[in-house]
Amino acid sequence: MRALYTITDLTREFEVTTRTLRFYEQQGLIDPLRRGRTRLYRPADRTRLNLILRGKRLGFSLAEIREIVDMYDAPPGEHGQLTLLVDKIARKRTELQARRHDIDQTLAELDAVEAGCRDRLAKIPKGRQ
Amino acid sequence: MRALYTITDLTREFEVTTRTLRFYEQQGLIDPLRRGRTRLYRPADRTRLNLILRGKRLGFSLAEIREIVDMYDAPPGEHGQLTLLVDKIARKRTELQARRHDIDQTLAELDAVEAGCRDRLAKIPKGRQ
DNA sequence: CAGAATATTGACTTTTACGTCAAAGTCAAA
DNA sequence: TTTGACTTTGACGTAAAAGTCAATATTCTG
Repeated sequence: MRALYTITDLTREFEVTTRTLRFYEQQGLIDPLRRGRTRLYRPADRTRLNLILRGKRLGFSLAEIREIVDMYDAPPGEHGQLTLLVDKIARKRTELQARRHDIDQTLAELDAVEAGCRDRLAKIPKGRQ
Repeated sequence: MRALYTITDLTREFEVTTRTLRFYEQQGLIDPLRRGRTRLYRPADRTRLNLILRGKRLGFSLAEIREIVDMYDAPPGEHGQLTLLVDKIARKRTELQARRHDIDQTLAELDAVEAGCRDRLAKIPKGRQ
């Protein structure tokens, strides 16, 4: 695990463009170091990027992703804030479970479609195109 | 299960706007009957809409959703086409499994964050705000 | 230290997935 | 039959999430 990454290091590793990284920064999702004006990403920045891209794959908007990654930051010290965070987590969990259910349903349906295909394939005489 | 639905029936049931339904139709995702110019949706159209919205929840683009819902249509009769469809299904399955993995990871992390919160909460003296 | 490669900021453009009118047709009830 | 609710098409607008391009720095490398 290296100490610091340049912007192109990350674009190569995660297959995103520099524009994307700068856009995420502008949106307050990442905040790399600077050496002069040049961005330098720490392992923690890299981890955050990983979270962001995972959120994207799950179809969350950047605003929703911000909600999620903010939860990973140092938890607050105050009782009320902690309770709010726990509630937020509960809601996100429910949402994610619903999406997993969507996935499972889709997978089951694809299984059924595939079974149908295989049935038909089996009925096509061998040697026929 | 009713025979036919009007456009507003579906907007109410699925909480989408008429604009959305007409847009999906324009994109070739649904193709309701017409009585005169008025759209009439069959149960099959309703099912398709269900699939579309599930795809949206999973973060697929309409183009990707078209790919998926097209698989549910009557499977082709020709051997080559059937094989292609089976391959397509395999790819989608892999993709969906990857997303489920993303979800599971996120859920695990949320669990960890919540555990941290509960730890901290337990350490705050009772009666304190 | 010159030249190539890489970075930065800023402005403008694009794509997707609709939202928002506007104008006109349709149908059902009072 | 007119009023009002609903529908249709069409045109234009918009927000999110970048892509693209230009004009400058900066930085590495031989």
